[in-house]
Amino acid sequence: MKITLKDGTNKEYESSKSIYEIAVDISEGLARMACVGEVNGKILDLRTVIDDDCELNILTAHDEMGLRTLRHTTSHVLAEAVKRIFPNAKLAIGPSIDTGFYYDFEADPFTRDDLDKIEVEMKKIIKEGNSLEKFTMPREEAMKFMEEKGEPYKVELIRDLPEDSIISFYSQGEFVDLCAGPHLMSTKNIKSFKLISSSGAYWRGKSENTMLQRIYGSAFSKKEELTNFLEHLEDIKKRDHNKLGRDMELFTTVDVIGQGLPLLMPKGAKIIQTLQRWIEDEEERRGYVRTKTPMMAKKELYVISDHWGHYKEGMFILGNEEDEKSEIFALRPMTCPFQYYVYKQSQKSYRDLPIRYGETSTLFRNEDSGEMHGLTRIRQFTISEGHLIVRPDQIEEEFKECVDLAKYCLTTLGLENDVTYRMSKWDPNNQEKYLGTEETWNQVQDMMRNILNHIGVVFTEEDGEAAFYGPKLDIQAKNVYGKEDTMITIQLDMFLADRFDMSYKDSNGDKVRPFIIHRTSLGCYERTLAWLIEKYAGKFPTWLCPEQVRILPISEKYIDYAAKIEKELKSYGILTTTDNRSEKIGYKIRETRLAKVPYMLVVGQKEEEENLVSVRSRYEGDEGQKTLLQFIDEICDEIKNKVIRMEEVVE
RNA sequence: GCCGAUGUGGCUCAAUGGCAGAGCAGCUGAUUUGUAAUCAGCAGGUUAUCGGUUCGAGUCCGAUCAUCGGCUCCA
Repeated sequence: MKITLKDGTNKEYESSKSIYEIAVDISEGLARMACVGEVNGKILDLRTVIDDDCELNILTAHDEMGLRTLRHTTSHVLAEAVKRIFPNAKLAIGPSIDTGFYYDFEADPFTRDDLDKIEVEMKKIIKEGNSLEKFTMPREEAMKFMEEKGEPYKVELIRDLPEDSIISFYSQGEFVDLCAGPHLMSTKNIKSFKLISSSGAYWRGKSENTMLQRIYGSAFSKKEELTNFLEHLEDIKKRDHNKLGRDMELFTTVDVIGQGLPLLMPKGAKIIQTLQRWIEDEEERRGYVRTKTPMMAKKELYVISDHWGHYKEGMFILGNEEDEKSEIFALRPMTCPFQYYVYKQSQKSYRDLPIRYGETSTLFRNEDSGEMHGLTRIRQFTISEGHLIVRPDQIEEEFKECVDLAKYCLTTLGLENDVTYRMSKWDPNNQEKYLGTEETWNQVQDMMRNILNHIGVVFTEEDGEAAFYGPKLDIQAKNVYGKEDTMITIQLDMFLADRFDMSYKDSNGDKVRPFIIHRTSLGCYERTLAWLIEKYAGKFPTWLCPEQVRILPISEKYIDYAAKIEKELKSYGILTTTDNRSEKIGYKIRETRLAKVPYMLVVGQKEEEENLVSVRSRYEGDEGQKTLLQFIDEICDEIKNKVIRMEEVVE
């Protein structure tokens, strides 16, 4: 038979051979590193015997599937160790994930001590070096087999497979697990692993099911890689906005104010103000008009929009619902219907469209208590919200403009390469969650897909992520821990115009329904701030810094001169402070660096005589001496490119 | 909402059930300084909150609140 390898070379063998034997034939080194084989695109155990011509790629832990196999096998070792120490634990599932693997058990919660003990047992199992053997049996027999082993979750998993399935198992010594594979040949090939944490997790990810205990871990082919990974975990904690943002005094929380209600402190508030001014000005340039609508409304408004039907639990409701005479209000969880009534205030013609309403709107959502997190998941937040009322023939152009605005925002913040685009569709298997019919949904989703393809957006599609009134283009970003959040959203809505009886007169004088595009330009300001903190590790671009320049007089003699410079810089709109403490200059510089202030001006006698300042920046270290005017020019350039300052608007 | 961990001054942490402490930050003096920590002194606390056990609770028990790690949810 003829084996074609990845590099195009061929190997000929007289008789059939296992992938492992072929690996040994290629090189001992490769055989040692090999995790799994890819035969004509299929990932298979190294033990698999090949007896026909094929393309073969031998994968090591440096290949994604190889690493996944290594980690998956480690999860089996974890399961065996848990069963040895806690014989009553029931096995659920144990897949590999991007950062390692996990295994779910029905058991008492695991403590860190337990994890340490389990690790010791795992090392023992690895040392024993049992080989992983695959065997199969028919579905009925497999269910009986797992039933006898006392593994109800495994029985349930098998029951869900088709009746004529052949069920595969892997054993390592005494331990057997239901598994499709593939696996390493032996547990001794696991070189380096660590159990990271444990937590609760619902069986099959459904909150109505039993809560199981999940153990997370990771594994690598080399100890060094594991050490690097663990160091990386420590490093990203330093960028975590929830830690760094508090340390930098951007925001804080207070027990007695409540969960999900962070306080933006002066520096954090300044950054958000800068963002808001910039976005509002940019939207105006792009033809938006601003509204300012109430933060609460009567329940009836939300009944019309059907938010009451879908999200009542998530709203802050005022008034006594028990009392029929009482007026019921709710804090607004979104601004859509308010802006619709702005539209409805007068009869519109097709010539009036598109109309683009923008509002910097503060919203209130009563998130479940376990959901709140730093600045990314909170109960009161502010978004750059907007609704475009458009004719059918304007949908594509306006949608395109929304995407363009979103991209402009991301690019200006330096975040354009950190996002992915997701088309969020409805769930055809769960239609009661949505307004409208399958036909309309398919139609509008097709429309969105076409637009996206037409304007060249690279996107993925996902079922069940749509709003109840229409599909969304969600612009997603990952936080330092790899968790994904929606940063910007653009939504097509084909139902709410009808529910609110919105219309315009077309060229024939007929009353017709407009389309609505819901969108944000920067999304939620708090969440964006969190993202920026993590992206820049607190070292924001100068135009966003709440403190752009700090003046450091070398002694108290120069405080007056420092004040003069400060006044001068402030007159250009440069955010400037002066450090008038009597510490040594080295100490002040250290403080300024820790505060992540981008520019510091060290001032003393010499500079005053020659009108020179010593400029240092956190980026390049000592930048040497400049005249004050040179410095002002430079920093104004950096700021001006991004935002229009007030004095320029006046001009 | 569910599972778990945690909660001591602004921050980082200490204190066998037996006097709440240190370093940094802060303030006040002194020092007047040129690139990673000048010296001295002072102040700062109802140990998240409420209740219980005890002669005695930061420590043990219960409840509540908040924070964190996950799960679920996310218009």
